[in-house]
Amino acid sequence: MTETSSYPTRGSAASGRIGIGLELDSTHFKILEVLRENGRISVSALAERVGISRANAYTRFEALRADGAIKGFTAEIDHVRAGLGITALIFVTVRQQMWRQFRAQLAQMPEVEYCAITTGQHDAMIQVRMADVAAVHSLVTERLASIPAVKATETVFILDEVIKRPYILPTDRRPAPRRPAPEASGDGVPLGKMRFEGVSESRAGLQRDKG
Amino acid sequence: MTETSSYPTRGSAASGRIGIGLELDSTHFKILEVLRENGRISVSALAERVGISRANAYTRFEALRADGAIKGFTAEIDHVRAGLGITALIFVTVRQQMWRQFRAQLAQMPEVEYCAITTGQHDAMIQVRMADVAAVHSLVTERLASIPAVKATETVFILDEVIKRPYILPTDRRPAPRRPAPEASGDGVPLGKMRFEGVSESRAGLQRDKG
DNA sequence: GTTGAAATTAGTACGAA
DNA sequence: TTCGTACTAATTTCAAC
Repeated sequence: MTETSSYPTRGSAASGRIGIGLELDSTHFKILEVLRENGRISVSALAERVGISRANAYTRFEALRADGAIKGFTAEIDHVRAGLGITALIFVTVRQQMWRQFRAQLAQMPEVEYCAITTGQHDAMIQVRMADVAAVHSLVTERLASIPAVKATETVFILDEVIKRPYILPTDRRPAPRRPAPEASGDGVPLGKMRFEGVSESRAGLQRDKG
Repeated sequence: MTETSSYPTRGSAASGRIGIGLELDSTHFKILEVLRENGRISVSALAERVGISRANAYTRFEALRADGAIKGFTAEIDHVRAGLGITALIFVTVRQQMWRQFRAQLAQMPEVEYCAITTGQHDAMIQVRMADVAAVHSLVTERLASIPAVKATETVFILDEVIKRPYILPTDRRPAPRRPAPEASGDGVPLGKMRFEGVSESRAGLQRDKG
């Protein structure tokens, strides 16, 4: 298992050229689309579906792997069938200057499927999968709460996973493009100018004044 | 691509027997562990790594697929390299009795990687990947806000993805089991008795009463 | 559930366009 | 770069144990 975890310093453009790596053309994206749906497809069949020669498919396949655009291949496992039927989100407030410890402790917790550092009210969001709600309770109160770096937590349960598309691509286009194109690619909008949070409680008329 | 998306009515036990499906033994879990790390491994190599015969590996492999424990195989794609370097979480408050519409509209949005219905303050959490923050802004204010089912939204950006383990298993055990075993498997704890929110702090008002 | 052999397919290495 | 072919190695399938 070779891990390519060093990202380029900058990633800017939205089409093709990303940082220092490979320049992805439409054929690369086609390959990614196929492999995303069927990660075990043979390169021969892949070549056929994409419409290129086998040799070319092998070359591009290797290039995508070497570049890191494809990080690996995995089986999609049904969590319920595997015995982990309960999913919860835990929003964590982390004590400043204890991030390293927080990360280290998290790494020790295999039931954590996902952890992201976020802006906003909390500092991190953790997603866990467990056998039952009691196990979640136990994890939060006994293991998470005992980490000094954890100042506070807030847990919610996931009742249903409506959409789960592990690896989306910029080439995914929506089924029914009713409007021509919103032309919303202004690229100089600073974060400070955005009014996302608190949009709900003030009902800032943002979502059209029907309140 | 055969899809087995009908779950059994009940999923109870934590080890082995899940609902009506296949009974998973330790060998099945070993297979899942290998395939999770290398989804393109040959069944022969899989058999070798698990320590069973080829024929047995083929049988179990097929059984896991047929049962739905393995839903499919996918390539792990680097979002940054693919041109979707910005990740955001959008917490949505949905108008009651408009869930169907909400789901239908979401299905039309390919940039949505994940959407879950949750308990707690909001009704749903959406994760999106986009090229830049402006695109997120545009999505939230123009497309999400225009859905009548959406009453309010709150957006946060993901600054770093600390952990990303797509498919965890109950057999994952933590690296260093310092303590003997917390013995935390009380199974009759009702949800009402759980005090998750603000659990770790006396001044837990931090995250709630800021309105 | 296991082993071994045949048939098929996958992966590699070339030269040519 | 990409394609097409030939060559080698591996995998899958199928048989008997």
